[in-house]
Amino acid sequence: MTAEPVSIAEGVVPRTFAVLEVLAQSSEPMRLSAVALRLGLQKSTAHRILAALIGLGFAQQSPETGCYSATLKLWELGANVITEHPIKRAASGFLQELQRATGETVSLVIRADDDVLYLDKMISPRPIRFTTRIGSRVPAPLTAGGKAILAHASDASAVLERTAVALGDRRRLDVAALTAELEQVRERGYAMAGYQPGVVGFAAPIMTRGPEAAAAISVSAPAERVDEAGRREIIEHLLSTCASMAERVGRL
Amino acid sequence: MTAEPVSIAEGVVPRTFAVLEVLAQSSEPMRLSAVALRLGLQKSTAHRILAALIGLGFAQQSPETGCYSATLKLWELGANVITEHPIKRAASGFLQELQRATGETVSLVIRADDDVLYLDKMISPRPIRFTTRIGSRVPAPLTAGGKAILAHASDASAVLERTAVALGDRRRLDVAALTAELEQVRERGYAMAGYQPGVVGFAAPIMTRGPEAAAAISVSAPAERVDEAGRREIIEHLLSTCASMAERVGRL
DNA sequence: TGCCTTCGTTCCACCTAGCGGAACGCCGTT
DNA sequence: AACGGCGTTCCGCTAGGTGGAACGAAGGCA
Repeated sequence: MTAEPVSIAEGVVPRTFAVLEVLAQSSEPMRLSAVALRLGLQKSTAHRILAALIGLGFAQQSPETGCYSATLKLWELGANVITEHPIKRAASGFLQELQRATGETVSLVIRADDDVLYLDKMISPRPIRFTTRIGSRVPAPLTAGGKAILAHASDASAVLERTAVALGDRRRLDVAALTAELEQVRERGYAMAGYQPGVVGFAAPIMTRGPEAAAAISVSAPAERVDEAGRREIIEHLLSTCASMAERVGRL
Repeated sequence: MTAEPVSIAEGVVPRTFAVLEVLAQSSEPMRLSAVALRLGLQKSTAHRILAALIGLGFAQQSPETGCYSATLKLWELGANVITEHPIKRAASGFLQELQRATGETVSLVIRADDDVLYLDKMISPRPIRFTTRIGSRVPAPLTAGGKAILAHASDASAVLERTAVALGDRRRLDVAALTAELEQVRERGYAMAGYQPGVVGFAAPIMTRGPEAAAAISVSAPAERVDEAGRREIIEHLLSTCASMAERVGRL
């Protein structure tokens, strides 16, 4: 959790958003000096910004500890923009239906730069291995959903290259193998997750009119819970769901 | 959708957040002049602020129409603060279980000032009448969840008074009747929704240690779908769920 | 076709308001 | 008692926000 001071553009506005971001991402209330240190700000500057955020209702200060934290107002604001999102709106019914049909965890992702962004998720009532948080990002080539989208993206190879250098040595990305895999994905219509041990996952793109994929839906489950028949069943449900939803989105 | 200019505090920061709020709440991309008019800003000021928001990644401008809209970055930020929320975290499993048990729409609300704030919701796969958006606010006395919380709030009467004047003549609030109702709610342990025609709803508070209610869970359904036996079943599930969750939250 | 409105954008001089260093009062620990 | 770190406040300097004006482009109406 210790992080080096991050260089932030000057001016109140960028700094204010940086402070808000730090508060929002912190799992626990932060001290003033921690905020200042984290962003390389003067204590007085951080104090002024925090006071402004409190005045606007985006932050609060604990009376006893004096620590600062983000309020739910930021979430309220953000909830507005997601509810207006056409894909998210259209998907929720399909996701719920797919979750019921398969009994496993289903996710809706869209592409955001070189990442996939988890727009929605309905978790399985049965025990699960991993859970990615809604609103979080993961490099696209690392997920089934990302591969489903990249398989229909014109700049897929550039994404693979950039991601490879971004991940560096921590996790070597086999660009050649992934390029071949994307070709497979494009042919058979779905992608498979492979990098999380003990977890199987399948994803298919939402193909609206146009060659690009607007989003992807994925289904994931613990490996030992799905046999060969289960895999086929999941894939069948997944593909029909994505086809229905693509038709639905295309009609907007 | 037409609204009068809203008075906004001076200074970049409040104005920037006001612009962001306007963009986020707008269902469609906005013109520069619409933003400026809405907030009573000079066009140049609005333009400068919008440019800053674009630079920070919180807004985008459509290349063809020139219209401005909020990006998902705001939602990503907000998603961080909600996932850290202890009640929301603890509730999701219980909500899902309750939704399966009853088959109806379940919601999680907390109190925010004189409103209730919808933290989470799992909608019924069966047809439903109304749907309140996650992240939206409703005056507490108007909802079953709000009444469940107010029944255990020390300033309940003040909330009733303020809400009565806030709603004004549009919907007269019977403060005396509601006060009596809150007494009933406290005794029997759950509240009923009454103001939406054709919808029945039940809510119970999450009582952690301390006399106040931390949150409430509600179950709502179309009136014709639940008979007397169904009501009793829903209430039974609801109360046991809230009791389990209160114990869970209390152990944090 | 041509006038005219309205749009988004850019420019600029004024001066407000953000800036950071320093100092203050307040607890904890040593 | 002396100390270090905390949150907070003060203040002079000036960077940067401000709003009026002007500009070019894109429609709308006659």
